[in-house]
Amino acid sequence: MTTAPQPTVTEAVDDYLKAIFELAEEGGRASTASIARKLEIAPASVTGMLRKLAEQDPPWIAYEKHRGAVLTDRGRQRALEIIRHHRLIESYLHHTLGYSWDEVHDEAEKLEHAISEQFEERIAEALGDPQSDPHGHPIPRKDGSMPERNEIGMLELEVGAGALISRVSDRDPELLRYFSRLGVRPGVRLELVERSPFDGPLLVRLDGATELTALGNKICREIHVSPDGPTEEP
Amino acid sequence: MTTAPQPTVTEAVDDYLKAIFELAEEGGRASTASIARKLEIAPASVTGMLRKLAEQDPPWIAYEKHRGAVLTDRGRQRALEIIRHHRLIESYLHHTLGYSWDEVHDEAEKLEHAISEQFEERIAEALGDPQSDPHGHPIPRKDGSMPERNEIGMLELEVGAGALISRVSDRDPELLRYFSRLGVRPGVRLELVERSPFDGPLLVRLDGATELTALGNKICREIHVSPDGPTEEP
DNA sequence: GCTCCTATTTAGGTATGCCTAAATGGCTGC
DNA sequence: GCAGCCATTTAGGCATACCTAAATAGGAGC
Ligand SMILES: [Mn+2]
Ligand SMILES: [Mn+2]
Ligand SMILES: [Mn+2]
Ligand SMILES: [Mn+2]
Repeated sequence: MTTAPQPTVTEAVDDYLKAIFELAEEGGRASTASIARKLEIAPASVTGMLRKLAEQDPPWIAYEKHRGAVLTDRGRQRALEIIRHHRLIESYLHHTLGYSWDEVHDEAEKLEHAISEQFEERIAEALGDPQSDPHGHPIPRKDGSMPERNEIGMLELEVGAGALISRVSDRDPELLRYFSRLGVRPGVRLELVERSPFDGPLLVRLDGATELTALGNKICREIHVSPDGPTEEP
Repeated sequence: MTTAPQPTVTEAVDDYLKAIFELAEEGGRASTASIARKLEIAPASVTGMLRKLAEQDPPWIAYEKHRGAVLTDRGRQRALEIIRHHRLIESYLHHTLGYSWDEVHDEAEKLEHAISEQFEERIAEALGDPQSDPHGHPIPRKDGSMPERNEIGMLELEVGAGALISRVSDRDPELLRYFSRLGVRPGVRLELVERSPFDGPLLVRLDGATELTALGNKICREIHVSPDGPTEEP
């Protein structure tokens, strides 16, 4: 079984598809402005590229003027492929080459475009087919499916509820080092003890510590948790 | 100590510098045509690029019309940096990720441009600072020096002489698989038993085998050996 | 010293992917 | 229902790195 005849996709195309996928995940269509912000390029440049992506023979996206972009099946497949690369590479750098979790993102951002399918296979195998990367982001499977999880934003957690930290944002290395100091990382248990008024900090007990930890409202937006499932009925 | 302010070098520039370095190693200046052949691009394109490389602020090469190119110190430094990347990556793929030696070159050709200095350091460390890659090519050190060796082309070996295979060409995977079948690889001892006339094959004894191995004249050009040093005087 | 031949360069063009500035159009508020 | 604002698109450019075809120049051979 040979691979599809994909006539070489550029790095730029891959970055657009990935950006559009991630924006869609965060809700709805990907607007020109949101893509421009994420890729740090001018909106006018995005318009031009969206037209091209939509006009490719099997199109990567559906695009209507003034209405933003949505990935086609092909576009989604490709985006997942690149995201799989990215997250496997992050995991490999962290677990095998001793990178700290705030160092992996930038390296992966470049390598995701450069590795072959063979490299992808080998590192996945070396890691034992991990389900998530060092920040807790789910790694798409080869078949394009995503490990599903029951996840909410930290801010949506109810006072008194317990949860497992499932993932944190990986964009800001500074923030990641702060999370490290606090002991905030995927897999850690927490209990929301108190929510300060006026969008103030959340007070949480991490991993059964005696001390409480205060998490500012803003950084809580960068944390997702899996709330404890309902205890099974008797 | 911060790294030099190198204002981003493109992949194409790196590939030209590497090609010029390798051509110079094989003897003399790098001509427009030889660079074009090596990079598989049109000679006219090479001319244009050579002009640019020579006109950069600190120039990468010295270039005179109709006389080919020579690397400046800066150009050589950069070429060695990329070659170090390439050969460390080949070694890592082979020793750590289970690639066979005919699979490493193409992967390394892309990755050499994508990895950071940190990645370079980590894999060098993981491998224990190797001196040569899976094909026996010497790996430039961080300081730009090259492990020196006493090496000649296989065809220059004298009948009756013994030698250690030091390196083989890594460009043709097919040839590498053939070498594997024959048992030709760096580190293997051989003795030149007979040289057939009219540029015929060389008959060698590999690693003290009873059978002789015939190596065609053409493929011998792709093998380098370290002849046995003179036995020390009494 | 001149003639060719060939390597090399010049001229002109293409694709990609970005930019700024100017035009436009969708929508919100009144 | 329209005024205006702001997101988006259009227009026009630029840099990089390739191409083909045509012009040229270096040097080998006579
Ligand atoms: Mn990227
Ligand atoms: Mn991540
Ligand atoms: Mn390369
Ligand atoms: Mn090699």
